[in-house]
Amino acid sequence: MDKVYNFKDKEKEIYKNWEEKGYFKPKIDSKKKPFTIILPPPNASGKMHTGNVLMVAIEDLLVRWHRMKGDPTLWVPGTDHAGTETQITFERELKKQGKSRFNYSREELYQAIWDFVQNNNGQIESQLRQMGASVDWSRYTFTLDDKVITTVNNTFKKMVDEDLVYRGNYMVNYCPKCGTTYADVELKHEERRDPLYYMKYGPFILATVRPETKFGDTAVAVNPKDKRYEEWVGKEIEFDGLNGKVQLKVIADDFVDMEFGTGVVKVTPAHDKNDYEAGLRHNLEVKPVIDLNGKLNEKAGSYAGLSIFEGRKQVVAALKEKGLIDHIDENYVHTVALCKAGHEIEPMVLPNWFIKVDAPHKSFKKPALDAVKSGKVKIFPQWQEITYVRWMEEMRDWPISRQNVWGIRIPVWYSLEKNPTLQVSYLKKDGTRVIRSGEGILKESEFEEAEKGLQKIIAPIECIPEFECSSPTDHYLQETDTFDTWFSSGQWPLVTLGYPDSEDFKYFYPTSVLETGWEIIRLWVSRMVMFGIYLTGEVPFEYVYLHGIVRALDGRKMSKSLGNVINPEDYINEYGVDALRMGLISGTANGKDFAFPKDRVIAYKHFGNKIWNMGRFILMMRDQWGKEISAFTQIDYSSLKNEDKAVLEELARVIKTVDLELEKFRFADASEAIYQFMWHTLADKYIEQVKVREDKNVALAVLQHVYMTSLTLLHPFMPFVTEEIYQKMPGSGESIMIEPWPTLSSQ
RNA sequence: GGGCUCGUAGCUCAGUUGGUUAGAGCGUUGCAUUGACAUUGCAAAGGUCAGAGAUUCGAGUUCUCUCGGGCCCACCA
Repeated sequence: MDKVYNFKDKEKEIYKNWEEKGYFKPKIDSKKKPFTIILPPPNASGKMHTGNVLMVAIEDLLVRWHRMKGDPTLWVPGTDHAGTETQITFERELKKQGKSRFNYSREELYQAIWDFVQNNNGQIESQLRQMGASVDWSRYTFTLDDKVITTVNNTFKKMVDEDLVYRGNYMVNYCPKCGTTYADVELKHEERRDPLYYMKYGPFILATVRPETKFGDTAVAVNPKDKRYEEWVGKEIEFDGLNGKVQLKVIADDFVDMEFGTGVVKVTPAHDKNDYEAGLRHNLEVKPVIDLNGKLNEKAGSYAGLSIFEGRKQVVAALKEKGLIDHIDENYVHTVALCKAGHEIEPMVLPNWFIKVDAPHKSFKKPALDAVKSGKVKIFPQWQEITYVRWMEEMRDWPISRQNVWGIRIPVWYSLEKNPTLQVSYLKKDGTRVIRSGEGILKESEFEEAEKGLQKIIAPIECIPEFECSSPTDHYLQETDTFDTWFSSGQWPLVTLGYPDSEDFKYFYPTSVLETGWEIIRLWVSRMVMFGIYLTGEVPFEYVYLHGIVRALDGRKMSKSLGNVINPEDYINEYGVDALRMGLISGTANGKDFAFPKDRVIAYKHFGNKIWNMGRFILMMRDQWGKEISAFTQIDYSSLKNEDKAVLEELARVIKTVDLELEKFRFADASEAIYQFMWHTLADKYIEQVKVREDKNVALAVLQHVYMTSLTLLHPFMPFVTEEIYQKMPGSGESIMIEPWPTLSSQ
């Protein structure tokens, strides 16, 4: 053995051997309860980040532990197409080439992104191997595999049949730049300083940051308690606007804050969430003035075609000129909603697909809430449970359609004959882009071109969709929206196991532990519980363990703009996978966020070397004593000295501790226990005692036993170095990863 | 505004139902070591547990308030 453990040479080779021997594949035994984990799929075209490393470290630890305990253990790997994120990345690439998504038909664009993802693919797989992840590669799943699409489509169909899906106008968070909607939870909020315009509206002066939406106003509102404006409530006001006379109703509603501005607000139901809801209460007309490209539409008269920003500038200038601006507060600070890519969100009313989460005939969310409350699903750390419960209690109907191409297309079709008002954009044969109505396409006999060059359908609310998984008959176009990525990933435990009737599904479902970062408890965990119960009647997992976010060395969130992003590769190269895994695990703050524990990574690199050298010491002793005194075979219990008994007792305590802590998901405590024992008890004390012992045959047998048992305990934490040492020790079996887990009775 | 969470050694963090002298890693200081390991060993220094009050025989741990971080959610016309 070398004097120093050289992790670099060995890790790859060791992993290859494990994989070839088939150790990662479970042996199904109907008499035994399986242990199953589904890997939360990392982004297929991405690279491992530090959070992924922690995730893999924890899951591999759990999986190896259970496998060694003899449970039929399955860990299913997979990758995620990451809808919006990937498409944004791809479109950024297109932009560099001077192109945009509008140069492609929907199908071509999908194919181009597919190729793009394939080119960037494989990184995650090789990094999972590098990490030592003992996943069963034969069950690998990608979120756009056919089997996933089939299941997801079937689920949608089932929900349609059970009246749990509807298509409705809805105020959505629309990003004109991305051309897609976002769920509330996907948004970021940022403080901005913007001018607050005090505009004259007939008898009133009211404050707004968005004068350009004035063409969509359908009322002005005051607070019912506001004495100042009492006399106006219910009346109509009339005044000169930029495009002629304007008539607006004055309504009274509690949502108006008397303290803000002048206590009067303009109501624009088409472009503001509050106003939309007020509009529903007061039966106001919804009058959109901004189109899907973020431009003012024909209702804005001479301002039509201008961007929101430019429109605002020109509207303000015109208002000033007409003396309709009372004054401007230039230092108004408010927060604006931003999409994932950082663009400003435009609230819009659009037809979207929704899931009823709490329908009277079938509640989707209630059983999922009860599952956690009743303890059928147990969440660790426990204080995270409240996040889940609150979210489920407050959950509203879930918009599941996205105006993305990169995703699973919603299996719904529109007949052009039946839906003359359908708005379809497509590329003609000659490459020009046209937007035509359903009626227009038929009139021009362009159906084939439209079908082939199809980019996007906007189906006004009166259109009649037909639910099929393939084209019904002639002159049908499929919905161009895709499912929200959480709609499909919410069914991940099902699709990866071959729901509904595969052997795998029958045996391995429900899974044992869902391990992921706490930030997606609402987005993902809740959806999996809902779908699991809805489709199978059973919860998808028994335990949820949520790890904290790994922050940068400075304790702040990692971000490209701060330049403090930690690249796990660097640490793997410098300290080895074992050290990185163990460092992260021992540095985790039990589910709380924590700064990247660099010190611990270094400490565990040293630890790897320490146990390596303990192995060398034992081999050296063997050379010296082994032949003469037949040590290292069996412990002679009748001749044990107190120090032998002490170390054996201590070992038994460590075995107990490790099991106990792992059962409680207290990974750091478990790793710490082994570390302290091996280094400061076994190496520092016991080995020193062995060196001066007369009865080497007794002591060396104890030493070898305690050492090998500790190595076995350590293996799920530091798989590579333990395997490498194991292979060097005489009397070893095939691999340490198939050694039986140490128990108290075996001591 | 609602909620969660944290404040313990120079730094990163443990401290689980309240119970001897408050722990670990890294760092610091001193000494040692030529055959397992300098990626070492032995030892030491370093903490009024953010502050104040309450409960208790006993509080880092429970409760209240104050101060100071971090995060989540909602709203902001």
